[in-house]
Amino acid sequence: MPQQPPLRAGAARNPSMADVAQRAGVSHQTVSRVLNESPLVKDDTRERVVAAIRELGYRRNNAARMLATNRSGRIGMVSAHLALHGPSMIATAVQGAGHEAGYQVSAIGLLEISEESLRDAVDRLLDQAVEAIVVAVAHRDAIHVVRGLSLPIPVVLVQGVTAGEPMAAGIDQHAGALLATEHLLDLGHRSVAHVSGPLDWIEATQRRLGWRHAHDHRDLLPGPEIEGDWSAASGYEAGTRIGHSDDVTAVFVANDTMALGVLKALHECGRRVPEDVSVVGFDNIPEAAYFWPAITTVDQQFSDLGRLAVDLTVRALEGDEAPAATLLRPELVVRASSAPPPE
Amino acid sequence: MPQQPPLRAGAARNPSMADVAQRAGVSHQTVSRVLNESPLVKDDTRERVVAAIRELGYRRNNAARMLATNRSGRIGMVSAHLALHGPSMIATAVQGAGHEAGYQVSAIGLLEISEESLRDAVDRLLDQAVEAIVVAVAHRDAIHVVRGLSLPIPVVLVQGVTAGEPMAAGIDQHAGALLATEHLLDLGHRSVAHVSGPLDWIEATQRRLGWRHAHDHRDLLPGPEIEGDWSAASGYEAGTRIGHSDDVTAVFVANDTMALGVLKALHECGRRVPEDVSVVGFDNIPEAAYFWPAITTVDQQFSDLGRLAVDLTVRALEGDEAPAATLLRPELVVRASSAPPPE
DNA sequence: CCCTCGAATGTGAGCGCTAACACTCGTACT
DNA sequence: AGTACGAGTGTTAGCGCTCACATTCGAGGG
Repeated sequence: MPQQPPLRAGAARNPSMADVAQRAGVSHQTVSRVLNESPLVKDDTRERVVAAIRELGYRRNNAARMLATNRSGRIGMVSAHLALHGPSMIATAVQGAGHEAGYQVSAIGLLEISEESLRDAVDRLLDQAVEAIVVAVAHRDAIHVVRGLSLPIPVVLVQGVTAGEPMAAGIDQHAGALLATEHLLDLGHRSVAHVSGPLDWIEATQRRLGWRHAHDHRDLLPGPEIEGDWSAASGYEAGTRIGHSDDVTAVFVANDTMALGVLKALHECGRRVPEDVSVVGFDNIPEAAYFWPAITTVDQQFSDLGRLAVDLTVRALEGDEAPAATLLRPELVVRASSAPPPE
Repeated sequence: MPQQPPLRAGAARNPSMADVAQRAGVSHQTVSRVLNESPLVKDDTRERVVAAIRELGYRRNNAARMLATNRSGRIGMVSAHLALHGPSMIATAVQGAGHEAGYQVSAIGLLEISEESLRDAVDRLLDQAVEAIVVAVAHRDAIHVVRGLSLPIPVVLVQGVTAGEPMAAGIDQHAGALLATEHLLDLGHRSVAHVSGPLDWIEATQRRLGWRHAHDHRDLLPGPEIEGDWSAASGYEAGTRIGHSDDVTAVFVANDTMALGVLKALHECGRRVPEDVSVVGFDNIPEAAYFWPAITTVDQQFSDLGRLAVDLTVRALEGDEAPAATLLRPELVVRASSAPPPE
């Protein structure tokens, strides 16, 4: 009695290229050619193969393909603070752009920024054989760690980026802050206060710098400065302090969420916005127009950024020499929360 | 002259198990055993292998492993509307819980809900050889499509779930709405208006039902009902209409973002919150406490949900027969926007 | 009619891993 | 002393694909 071939216990195996080949009466290589859209296949052969594929419900085994080609078609992304508007928008945008470019995107969201967690995330991505890594973490330390990692694959930065930096794409935070502050100065304010983000975030320092420079350009002295942590709570606290100092007529808040807190605090201090105090935010979150009052803010094109980042990544994978950072320009959106100073 | 072995042009190959084995003076299988933590390896052998791994910077080739084991260690997730608080929180939570459980998570965010886009997403996930799929799309149609797909792998639902449903986990929306509405009725309101989410979202209908039932339980007639689309803009519009009808003293809004719009509209109509009108939201977004006034809302434990969903998925992968839906209970968070009716 | 050449297809090896089984010991039992 | 056994290790055969090369086939030129 002939011995049964050793079958893997349980489930019936998925059809393989060989199965398709047999059914179509061709070799497995021809099936491979069809799948890879080689022009060297006669039309009627191709049709028979395609039919066989459909009939068997064949699906190419990507693991085998990866093994043979030594490519994964996958890029990794590490992000953090996904509860915040910007980071989450960027993550979504990169993911989408990656798919559009034909890559699978593996995302890892850091719960905590530390050298260890970052290394761990990168490690997990390397385990997945990603061909490149997009780092969307704006924290100062994170960027240093990443820069010092010297990975065997391209690494692209998309947050906390400065002009000219290699392998990086970003939105020009400095320009955005300049826009916001100049808008207030143009309205006639002699000085603008600032509620910044946490200053270990590169973007927070860049926005802060833009705010200062706007004053410098006009030989004006910047108003008081309070460091927040992006949260509405910190904005509220900052707003309370601002509400108590009568000489502040304008505030540039580094994001809309903090601005929400600032608005609330100003209301509670009995200061009207924009009659007594003008407030400008940053991010243009979808709710910004429904703050009380609707808030003037700075809009960033995140989806463009995602596309840009993926573009850069793909170029790097194709051997292009480290292209320098491209910075997108944000835009000011004027709403009801900014007006000329009282009197 | 002996012929050179055919080397792949370009980059030096990554070290393989064979390289490690050679360096450690063992067979590749022993290396495999060490990597898989087999107890059948003597301690000093293991140490030599570990040392060799470190020295060579060896990293196991997952493609080869997948090919040999016919397992991917990857689960897929399809989500949608990631700009909204709930969906984005759930996506993050599932991702995190998946990692904790030792799985890689491939997420696809739908840009548009349609049978085609859903099929496409599932297709892409199957191409990645995911072992199971978590569907986090609360849209009615999406759920129908998914249910009708009959995939060869487990599918777990985490939104738009009803009690008792197999392979599903969720948060009890009906109970949350009941909580919110009863809170208002307890305060003495005779009837509560409702700004619902779009009614093709299961969760919107569930919240609406909870609101109705709360009235039914007390033989009261529910107040007027307006359908929104989760956005602050739609909330604003609804709020404007509510602000014009003097008999409404309480509103249950189906999410906090719309509630923000409602608040703004009520302010503009000159109706004070909570003195004239009480407002209760849903979601407890981080900004909720900084609305003007801070809003009473319903809190959902998304991270628990993520863990629950992954747990379910893993159980299904281990052959457990389709366990029924578990619903988590949301909690009411009382803040300043709800108070007894005027008089 | 043979030869050439390019288009179309087939063949075989090998990617790096795991599973199954074969083997070699030393130890414990008869 | 011989046998049995299990711990520790090695050997071999795939997993399903792509690559490089071999082969076949038909059309066109001498």
